[in-house]
Amino acid sequence: MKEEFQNLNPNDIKNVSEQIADRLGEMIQTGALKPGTHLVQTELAARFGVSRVAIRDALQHLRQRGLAIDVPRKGTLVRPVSIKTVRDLFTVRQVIEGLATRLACAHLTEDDFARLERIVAEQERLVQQPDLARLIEADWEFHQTIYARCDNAPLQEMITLLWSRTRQARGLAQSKVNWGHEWGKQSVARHRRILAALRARDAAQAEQLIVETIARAAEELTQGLREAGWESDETVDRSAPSDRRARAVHRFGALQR
Amino acid sequence: MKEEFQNLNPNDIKNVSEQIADRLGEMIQTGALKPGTHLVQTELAARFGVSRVAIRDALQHLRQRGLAIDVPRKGTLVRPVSIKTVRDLFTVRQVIEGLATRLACAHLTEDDFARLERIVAEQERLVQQPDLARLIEADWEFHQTIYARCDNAPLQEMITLLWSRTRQARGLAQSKVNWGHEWGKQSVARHRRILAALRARDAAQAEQLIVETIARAAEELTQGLREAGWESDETVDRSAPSDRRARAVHRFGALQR
DNA sequence: TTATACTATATTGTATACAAAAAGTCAATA
DNA sequence: TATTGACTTTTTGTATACAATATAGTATAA
Repeated sequence: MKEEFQNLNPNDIKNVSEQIADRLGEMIQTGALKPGTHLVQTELAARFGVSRVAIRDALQHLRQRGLAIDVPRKGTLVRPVSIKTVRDLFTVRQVIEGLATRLACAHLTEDDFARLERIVAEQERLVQQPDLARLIEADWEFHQTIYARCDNAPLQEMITLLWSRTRQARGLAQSKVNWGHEWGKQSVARHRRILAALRARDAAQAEQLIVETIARAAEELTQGLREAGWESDETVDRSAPSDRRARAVHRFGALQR
Repeated sequence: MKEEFQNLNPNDIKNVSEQIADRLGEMIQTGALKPGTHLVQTELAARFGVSRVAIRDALQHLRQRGLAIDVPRKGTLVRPVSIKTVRDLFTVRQVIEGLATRLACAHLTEDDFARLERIVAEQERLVQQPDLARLIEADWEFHQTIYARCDNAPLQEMITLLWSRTRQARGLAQSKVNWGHEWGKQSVARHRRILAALRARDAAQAEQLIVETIARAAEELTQGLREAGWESDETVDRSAPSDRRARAVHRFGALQR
């Protein structure tokens, strides 16, 4: 953990805890905070210069965004990531975002199309001189613009959650290898076709394209993670019992082997 | 709010805050706590005989379960429900649970089938002398037994979240009208057919049946809510600005009209 | 040397106290 | 009568302090 801390703006609309959650969330999504890292309340409180209560709240926000998990009497960890989990995430994204696209298709306005057009144009520039962070952001904007019209709040909430975790995985691949170049190009090309399908109000076609895009993204990303050395079952041992004696046995058993 | 409080077991594995979250969650799901109710920390702390910190944590748990929402400088409210939201929820459930069923179909074991058989048999008894609470619980067990084999943790998490909110809506329909009788009968009959399809390892058929079941449940429930007087847009005014002066203008504007 | 009991330390869980913001109250005034 | 403004109360935000528990280390005995 570096020193991008401090400088919390108390005049912001958000609470201090939400601002901290934003910071930590970004660090998780960029890979600065590795999966499984123990987020120690006292340490974070000292670093941010706030009380533990504020940190506690911030950690809750992170859990709600799917970026951290709670281990009862242990504390809060940066959400572990495995290739298996990433595949599962994308499996869900296919049907969820496919549905959102289908629902949104009829409601998209001319303004939306114009906005989508602008985003795709920017992406086409970005793939030349790849600024992956901005490309990912533009990718989100493209999809988000569509999903915003699905007229289904619970659906949108889930998509937001799924993207949070997807970003975390992307950050991990990016931080170790030169992931994203191929994905960027293919992605933008598909966006053009999606936009065309939406303009034609062809919901089935748009859905089909979205599903394919997500499937391709999954392949690229899992490949990137593998290259980055993320073995398929890299995760945290969650089988360790919470009881003290039981854990001793657990450790003992492991040593016996 | 009644007096089903107190009697918190400190020896439980769970934290006090989780126990409180369970209690409050149940009250929300049975309709004892109405949507939009302001969950005042000091009041709850006094009633449960614990500190506000514990209540704060409990409220966070409720938010994570989708049963409460956070309004920045206002506090925490029992999640508002509208018929529109319920319809949206079920729309998502169709594709999500359809997917889970399809994925699970190949992995179900003989033990699972036996368990499903037992559950359906119990349900067939229950619809005779309708104990709706137990019937709903059995319904969850049936579906849960299937989804447990989908081998996709994120998917299961989402399903759990969707069911929490579904239960809240059911509780509201139940608390005001005699909702559930017709649903129970139809539901059990469909469960038989779903079980048969799963036994035949016919994933497409099983998925199709699940989707239909959810669609029917949505119709029954929204009808129940309507009969209970839940108008289609019953929700909480979230457009009110958080700034004091702005809110005064907001109120003023409303009076002007 | 290894297993066990004990102690010290680190960390989370819980309670209390104060600060800040919002909401309500009510009298003064145009 | 309606509106403003100051006062009071309620409620959340934040900080600090203490208690309970888990972890790690160390000494001791077999």
